[in-house]
Amino acid sequence: MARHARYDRKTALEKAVGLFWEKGYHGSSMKQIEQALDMRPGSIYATFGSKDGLFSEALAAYAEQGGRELAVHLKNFDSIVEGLQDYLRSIACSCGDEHAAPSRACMIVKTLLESSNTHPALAAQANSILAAIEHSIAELLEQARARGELVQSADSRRLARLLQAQIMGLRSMGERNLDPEAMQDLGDDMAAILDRYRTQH
Amino acid sequence: MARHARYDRKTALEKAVGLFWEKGYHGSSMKQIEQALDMRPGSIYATFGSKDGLFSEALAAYAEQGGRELAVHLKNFDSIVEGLQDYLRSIACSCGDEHAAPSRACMIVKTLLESSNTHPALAAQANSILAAIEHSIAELLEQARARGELVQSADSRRLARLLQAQIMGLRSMGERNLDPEAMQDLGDDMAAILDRYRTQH
DNA sequence: CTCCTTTTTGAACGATTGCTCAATTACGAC
DNA sequence: GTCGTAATTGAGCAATCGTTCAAAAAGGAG
Repeated sequence: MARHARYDRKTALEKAVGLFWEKGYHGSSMKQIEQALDMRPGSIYATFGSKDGLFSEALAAYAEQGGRELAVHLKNFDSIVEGLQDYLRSIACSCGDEHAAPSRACMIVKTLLESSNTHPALAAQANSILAAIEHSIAELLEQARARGELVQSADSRRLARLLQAQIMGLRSMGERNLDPEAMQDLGDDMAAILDRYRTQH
Repeated sequence: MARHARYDRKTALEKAVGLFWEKGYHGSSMKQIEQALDMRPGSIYATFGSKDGLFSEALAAYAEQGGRELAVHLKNFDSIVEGLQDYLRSIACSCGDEHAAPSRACMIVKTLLESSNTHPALAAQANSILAAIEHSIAELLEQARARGELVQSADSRRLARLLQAQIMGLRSMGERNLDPEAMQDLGDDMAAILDRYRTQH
């Protein structure tokens, strides 16, 4: 063995997530990345291979963290549906804080829209992440239906897509900097959409 | 008078809309713009001032065209609410065609997400366009409420934001390349959300 | 035709892009 | 201490970025 690695891969990735989430792929230059990670180009390329590679890992890390956040929210509720409704409301609420997160919008959606016609590899990755999220939401809803929270006629996969579209719309609206009150109303209205599919009104 | 202008400003703008809508601001280089407009840099700068200026005009042109499309849809329906519902379904349907438009997603939302933390001027323009759209939807809904299409308790401005978020989510989902059938279901489900606020049954 | 005006052209600018690699530095083994 | 290995550095690469401007081209007026 010889010299220690000065940089922790995980914390470097977190900083990369912060920058890329805020400014996007094309909006983040290597010079800004060097500054954000406090690493020189050689170290960055030795560790992550390329800007593309770094972004790809950052996107994956972001998605994993997002999944954990949803899971935490659900643990606080006996009812799955109520957990999902609270999740929507909490997104709406967090969009009130100005600079709480690097961006109010979802990094995955930002990446999808930015790269869909310019960077096929990134678009494919964003797409597969969104498909995975859709699938896990569908599983949650199917579980909720089995528990009797949802009406039997509810199509869990179809409802999952509706729910995912709500999240996309909600978080994109967050970038508009509306009144916190308006955002909260929006979160409530989206949560209310789920009531349509519940057994007890 | 002397030499004629070889380029028509309006058709040049249409071509610019096509490129920028597809690839975004950072994703469209001046070289690509020159090719798309069939203009040399000098002419472009003489006509539009800068890449920023061209993008700004293209975004405004896109928004205007989008407004006209909504107006056309509404003309086909006696009921405002049914017109809006059909508008949602038609968006979902047009996301089925692969290369009908430069992009399935909305150029205004793409611009907002891309520029919110990198290009304040563009973000402000996208924001004001979205505010204007929200306002005109709210006026439509208020009109619908006055006509008795919507329940008296409906808050038209709040409902307008819910509707706008639906459109954002729907068109962003379009970039995912789902089955046309899934997109159509999504459009139907979003249209059904409006039923909650209608008077009859 | 000859002027005069206006538009178009494209070579070329300085700045920035993502990226490389030889030199330097820092640590563990001995 | 000396040596060997691995990580870090940063000057600098070729390419591309958005942009400029003097020169060329194209029409109308006389």
